[in-house]
Amino acid sequence: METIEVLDPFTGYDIFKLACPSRRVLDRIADRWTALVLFALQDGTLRFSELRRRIEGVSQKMLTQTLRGLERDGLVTRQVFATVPVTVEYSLTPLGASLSSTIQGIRTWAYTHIDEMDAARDAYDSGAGAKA
Amino acid sequence: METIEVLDPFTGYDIFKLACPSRRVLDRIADRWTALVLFALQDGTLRFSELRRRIEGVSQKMLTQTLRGLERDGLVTRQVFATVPVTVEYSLTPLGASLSSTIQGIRTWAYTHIDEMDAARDAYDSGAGAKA
DNA sequence: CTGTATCCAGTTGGATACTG
DNA sequence: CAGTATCCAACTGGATACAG
Repeated sequence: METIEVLDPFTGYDIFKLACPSRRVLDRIADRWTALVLFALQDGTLRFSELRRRIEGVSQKMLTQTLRGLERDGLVTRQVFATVPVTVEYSLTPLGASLSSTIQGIRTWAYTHIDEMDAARDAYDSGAGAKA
Repeated sequence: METIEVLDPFTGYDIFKLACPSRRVLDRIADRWTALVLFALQDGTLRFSELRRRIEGVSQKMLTQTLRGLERDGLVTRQVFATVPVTVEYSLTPLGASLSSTIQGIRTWAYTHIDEMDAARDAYDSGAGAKA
């Protein structure tokens, strides 16, 4: 029983190990809302309610939860203004901006390849897949 | 009650709408294993058991399920060889390879920025966060 | 070896109600 | 406005058993 090791030539990490930093980053982005929030803040600061309206489908709970997580990881800053009622503004930190532009590639990929994905899915569903 | 619209200047899509293609792509990648499988297959074809051993932590069920999804979307091909016992090989399609190299950026980002994320997290947890 | 099927615990996430 | 708290349904995903 040999162990497979795939070490990154530069960092020495093995991305496939549980302890690899990539896992933590992947886990952070791998939910329905995080990437969307990062994208939404790319164009600049937004208030809570603006984010909520812009990202179709987020519940208040999930938006709050997502923003807390991003804030915790230093990707987003939260600024409270003592107005009545209170105003809260969110923006990307430099770190958040760099991650955001990194995953921006996915967005571009989606636009250019979604037709192929859809076609493949249709073919699969009416062929090798469900033979119903 | 005005609606916020953020149309992509080139595609005319609004990424923040539920129907936007990006959502579907995001949803496909946004689980614990998909990205890892795509990465694992970047270096070439692998058998089921090789994938399983390489990706630390996947259960058989999840690996199968993830591979089926990838196959369905035309990102991975599955080849069965009638050996005894049976051999199954998985490889990336051109489409899968292009997505894989797109999200490769996340992996690189993780290696270069994980320290900042960890530091921010520690600071948050011992400060503004849990005041315990 | 490469699955499929089933059971079940744990997590996710929406709806709702309430607060400063 | 920007949350927090609670309840609960639905989904995720691991463990186990079995099959071609």
